[in-house]
Amino acid sequence: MELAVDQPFDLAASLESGQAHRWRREGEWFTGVIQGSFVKIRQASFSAQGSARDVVEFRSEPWPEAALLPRLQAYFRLDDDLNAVYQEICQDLRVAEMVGRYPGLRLLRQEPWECLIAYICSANNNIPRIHQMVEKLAESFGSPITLDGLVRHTFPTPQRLAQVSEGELRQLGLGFRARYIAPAAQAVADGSLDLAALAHAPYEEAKAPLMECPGIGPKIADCVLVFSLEKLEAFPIDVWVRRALGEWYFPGQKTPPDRVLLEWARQHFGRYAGYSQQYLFHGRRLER
DNA sequence: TTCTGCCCTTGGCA
DNA sequence: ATGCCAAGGGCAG
Repeated sequence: MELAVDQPFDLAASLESGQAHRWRREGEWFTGVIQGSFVKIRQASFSAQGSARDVVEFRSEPWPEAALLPRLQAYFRLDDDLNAVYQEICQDLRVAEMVGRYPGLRLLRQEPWECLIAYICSANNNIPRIHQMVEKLAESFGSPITLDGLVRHTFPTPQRLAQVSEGELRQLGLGFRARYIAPAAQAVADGSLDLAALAHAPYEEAKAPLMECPGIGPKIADCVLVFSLEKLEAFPIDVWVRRALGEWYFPGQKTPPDRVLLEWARQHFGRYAGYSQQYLFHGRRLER
C-alpha cells in the first residue's frame, strides 16, 4: 500500500537519525515494529512525464495496511507543516545549514512507553548498542510477528517488564541501566505515571513526573517529551549538542552548564526547538 | 544552593 | 591492540 506524502520527507534520514531504535535497513526497505505491527517500508522515486515523484510504499502484519495507514501518518508526523517549521527554525543559520543538508528529516511520533524505556537505555551509551538493547528486550519479552518469512517481536508491556529482575536485564547487556527498568515499568503499569495524560500537559508539568523515575534526568526526559509526548519545544542536550552549542554560540568561553544552556536554547530556538535540536544532532553526528 | 569529580556496564570504533 | 567514548544520572564532598 502507498503512503501519500505532500510534505518534505526523507524516510532514511528520519529513521536513521538516532531517534527510533527498532528499524533495520534491508537494501532499500526498512523493517520495524510500530503499534504491535511488523512494518516493511521504502521510499522510491519514479520519474513520470519528466517530473520525479516520490512514492512511499509499505506492508504490514498483522494489522492490514489500511488500518496501519493513519498510524504511519501519525508516526511520521505528516500533520506537521514542515515548511512552516523550517521558516521558523531557519532563522538560525547553523540550523538552516543542516536543514539544507538533510531536507525532509522529520521528528517521529513514537509510542511513549517504548520511548521511555529506550531512552533509559540511552544513558552514557552509543546508538548501535541502544538499538541492540531495545531489540533484546523485544525478543526476550515481546510476542513474535511474521512478515514475508521474517520474524520480529512486539515491544513488551509495562506489566511484563515490571516482573523482570535486574539480573536478567544485566544478562541481556543493559549494564547499570538494568536497575532503572522495573521501577519505570511499575510506575506505568500501576498508573502512577500516566504517559497518555502527559501528552496533554504543558512542558514543565509533563517533565517533572518523568524525572521522578530513577535513571531519568533532564536529558532523557526531554527525549521522551519531544519524541513521544508532543513537546516540540523540548531540547535534549547530549554530548554532541553540548559541544555544538558551545563551539558555535559560546566560542572562546567556558560552555555554560546544561541547565543554563537549556534555557538559552529554548529561548533562542523557540517553539520548534526540538526540530532544531534534531537537525543539529544529526548533522553533528554525521560529521565524523 | 550549586558546582565538580567520579562511578557505573559494555561494546563500537579508531 | 588497547584505550577512548557513547542521545546521562546519581552521588559525595
